Amino acid sequence: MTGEGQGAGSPRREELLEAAYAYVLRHGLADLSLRPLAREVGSSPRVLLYLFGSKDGLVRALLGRARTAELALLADLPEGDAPGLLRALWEWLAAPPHRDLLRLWVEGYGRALVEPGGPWAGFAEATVRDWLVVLGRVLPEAAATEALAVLRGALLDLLATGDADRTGAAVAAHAARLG
Amino acid sequence: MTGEGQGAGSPRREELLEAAYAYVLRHGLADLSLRPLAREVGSSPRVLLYLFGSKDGLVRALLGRARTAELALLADLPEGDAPGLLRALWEWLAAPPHRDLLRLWVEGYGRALVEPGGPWAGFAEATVRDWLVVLGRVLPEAAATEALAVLRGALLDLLATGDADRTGAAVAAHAARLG
DNA sequence: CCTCGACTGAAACGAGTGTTTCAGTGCAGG
DNA sequence: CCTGCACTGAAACACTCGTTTCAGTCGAGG
Repeated sequence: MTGEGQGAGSPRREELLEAAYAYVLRHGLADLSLRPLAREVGSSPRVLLYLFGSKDGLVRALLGRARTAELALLADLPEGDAPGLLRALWEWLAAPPHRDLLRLWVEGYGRALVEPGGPWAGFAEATVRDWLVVLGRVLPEAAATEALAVLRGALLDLLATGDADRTGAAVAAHAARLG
Repeated sequence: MTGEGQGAGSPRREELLEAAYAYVLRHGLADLSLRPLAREVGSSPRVLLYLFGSKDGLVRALLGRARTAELALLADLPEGDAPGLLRALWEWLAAPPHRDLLRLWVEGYGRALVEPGGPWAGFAEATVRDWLVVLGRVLPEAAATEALAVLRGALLDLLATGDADRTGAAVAAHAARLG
């Protein structure tokens, strides 16, 4: 009863959520508006509100959708030692098809920090925790925090500059030092 | 003539910019609106538009103001070796009075990535470059990129979790390894 | 057949948006 | 005194926003 609308698990809802997710990957969440979104996914503001309860409900659902994409990555990771894990994670982060998702991720992270209330609440903490759990399986806490910082920081650098060589080298250097 | 309004360097403009900057530090840039801002800084939308040309002009000016705060830090840094520099930078980043500025920074960074056009344009690249220049003075490029990543990543972690001990330890470990 | 519930279209509501128009202040230099 | 200039207040303009109201359509179950 947190206000997520009527059709809790309806097929039409899933369908529209997927279409809206694709839309948001391209356009960002910041100035998301119901009318243009509805037009592009072949629906109407009326229906989106009916299925998701409110715009905030929609945003929460979209953020949840983004998080499942992230959790899916973390779930089927190759078993191995710490350097291998780090390299695998970076390979995924640096892959061009994931740019949209990662940009969206940074946007949500930033908004969640600035506006602790609202639909973003908890998003930043949640991803930090998710990643620390994974890294914590092969590294002690301090090293896991540092490795996460390297990955996140290099990602920010990569998204801003596009310099895959320089950022990739930095992550590789850190990974090598863990061997 | 990039559309930054009439009173290019007028005293009233500087005054209002400073007040607006303080407002934005508290409220974020995302849903900045002229009328509430004007009310709080003792002015009117009419005047803000007159002095800054447009809302985008205002936002550009505010982002510029934030960047000067950052450049001021980078300018008067203690001379020394790489570990000392890293520790000094982290000390500044982790200081509670700077939280607001850093949250604003993350917000601007995220928006700049998602919306390459608009007033944010170039903000993300600019800060990466500023910091890399400073770190590049005491470290080779790969190590500078890695050190920047550690600082940025640890900052994101700190802003989300508030765990100064864990994030501080991670930065300290990296700094020690540079000695 | 009839009803029920899921779903949808059209239109309106009230509030808020950036921006413009017009009409002024008040103070400087000539 | 007068002209120009920096600046400002009030009000309007032309939207867009999330949301609501009302009136349906449609297929499945009794």
